[in-house]
Amino acid sequence: MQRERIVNLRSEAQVGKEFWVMGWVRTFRNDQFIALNDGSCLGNLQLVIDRDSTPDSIKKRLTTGAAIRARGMLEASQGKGQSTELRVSELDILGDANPETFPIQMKRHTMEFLREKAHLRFRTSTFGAVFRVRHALNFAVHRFFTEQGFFQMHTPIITGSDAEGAGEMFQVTTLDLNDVPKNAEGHVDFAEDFFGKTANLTVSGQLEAELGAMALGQVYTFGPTFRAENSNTSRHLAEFWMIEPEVAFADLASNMRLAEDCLKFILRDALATCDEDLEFLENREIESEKQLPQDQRHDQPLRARLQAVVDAPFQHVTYTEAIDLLRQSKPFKKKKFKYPVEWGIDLQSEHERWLVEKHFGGPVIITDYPAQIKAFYMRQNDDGKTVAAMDVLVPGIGEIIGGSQREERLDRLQAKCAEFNIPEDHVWWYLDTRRFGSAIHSGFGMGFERLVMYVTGMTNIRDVIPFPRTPQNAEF
RNA sequence: UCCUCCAUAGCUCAGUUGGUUAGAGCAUCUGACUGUUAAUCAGAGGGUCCCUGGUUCAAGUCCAGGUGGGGGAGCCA
Repeated sequence: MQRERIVNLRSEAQVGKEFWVMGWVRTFRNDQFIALNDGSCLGNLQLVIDRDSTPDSIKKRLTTGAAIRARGMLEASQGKGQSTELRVSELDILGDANPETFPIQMKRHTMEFLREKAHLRFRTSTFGAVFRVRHALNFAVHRFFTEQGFFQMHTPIITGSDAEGAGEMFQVTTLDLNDVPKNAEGHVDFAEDFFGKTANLTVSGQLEAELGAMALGQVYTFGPTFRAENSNTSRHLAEFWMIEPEVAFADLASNMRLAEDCLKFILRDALATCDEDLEFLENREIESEKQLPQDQRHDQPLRARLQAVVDAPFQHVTYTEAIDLLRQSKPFKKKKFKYPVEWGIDLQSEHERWLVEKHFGGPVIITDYPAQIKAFYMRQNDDGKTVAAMDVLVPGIGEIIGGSQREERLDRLQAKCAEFNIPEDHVWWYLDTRRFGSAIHSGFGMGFERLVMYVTGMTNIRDVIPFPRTPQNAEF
């Protein structure tokens, strides 16, 4: 008989049939009840063993974390916590978990402790829920873009391009760092390196995605991205996953619609398919917020917040309007902002938070930023001062999406390269798209882990990726 | 990288103006009980008080440096 997953054994319809189940013991109570979890869902299956006929040698090994298999008849539960339970007729220990040394207990652990046990934290309800939701979100992303007629494009992980400009890069080399070849000037001779030139891990697939969009019409990337920034925050990783759609013949307005449709589709999908996990995460959030002062707690529970985002249109505001709003705000007048607010400066976290959490109270798209604080490839607006950029900000996370209409005019783009000190021979292939059949096009980047944080209510990005990579930490 | 807080039992934490044998809950072990829901009850074991140095008659407690971690900021997704 094949094993049945626990997710399929919780409905009364299966009662009266015999099943094999395999999983890991969460608790063993009363010499009789095993709470078994196999990862297929948040909930456990209660196994009922016969107290008298089960030998003590087996009972002693039914410790938290042990892997077991059991055969038995599914029955309607006599107890209150579950609808069904398995009356066990055969039981084997597959793998013991020494209770003296197994670190995961059937109690609340801190996230910090579990982070150091990242290889075992999957065994907890919280991380089981987070990673099931992560998968659902991942799948929803692919479904959204596929249904919209996009093609996924696998952009390179190792890149020879050094002009992406999105952040510090990790260098990739096969040179012996203890004995690097030197050229005549005494510099490292990268002609000797694997690719015959310097190479790095990608910081963005956008430039390559643009090349694809200018032929396939609409493409998206969904892959790992690497930034060697020395960022130590709850919102940054050195290795993270990013979704980057790129659409030909699309202006900024349709780019904004795409971003809004995309987010809403994904949230709607998660609400529909992950309710049990989201309910657990919602209660977890409520519990952990009990230690916070009232004004730092969410005023709505997790699922209601997500539903509200799905139901309401995103607010739009230009950068210039946002600056005006900020200058009229209470914290500005009372000089509560630490950083100045004036046209031309980049919005600081405190400003974004006021806009999104206090003023708009929901997702907001800020558009048309000053050219000098944005990337070289963004399309210059007619006012000559701003570019067709957009950032989608959400409460609690901040920027979850950043995008723009791309500069499609060769002369403007060349001028920008000069301004940003990007040698044209480094981006000749990128400029070629503007030389041959150039067309307006737009795209954006969405940080996948930030999306997972937003949906799960987790407050540290290290807890929504299995093995976080951060400065000074690459364990596991 | 900057600011700030923290480090005591397997886990979560308490530990008084520096003072004699460092505590609790949970977990673990032993026993009892037995339709339990993080079962309950009784008992037991368990400590390099992060590391190095300093002040002092005396340091878990004070000081300096280091390491690790949290929160915030910058950079960004």
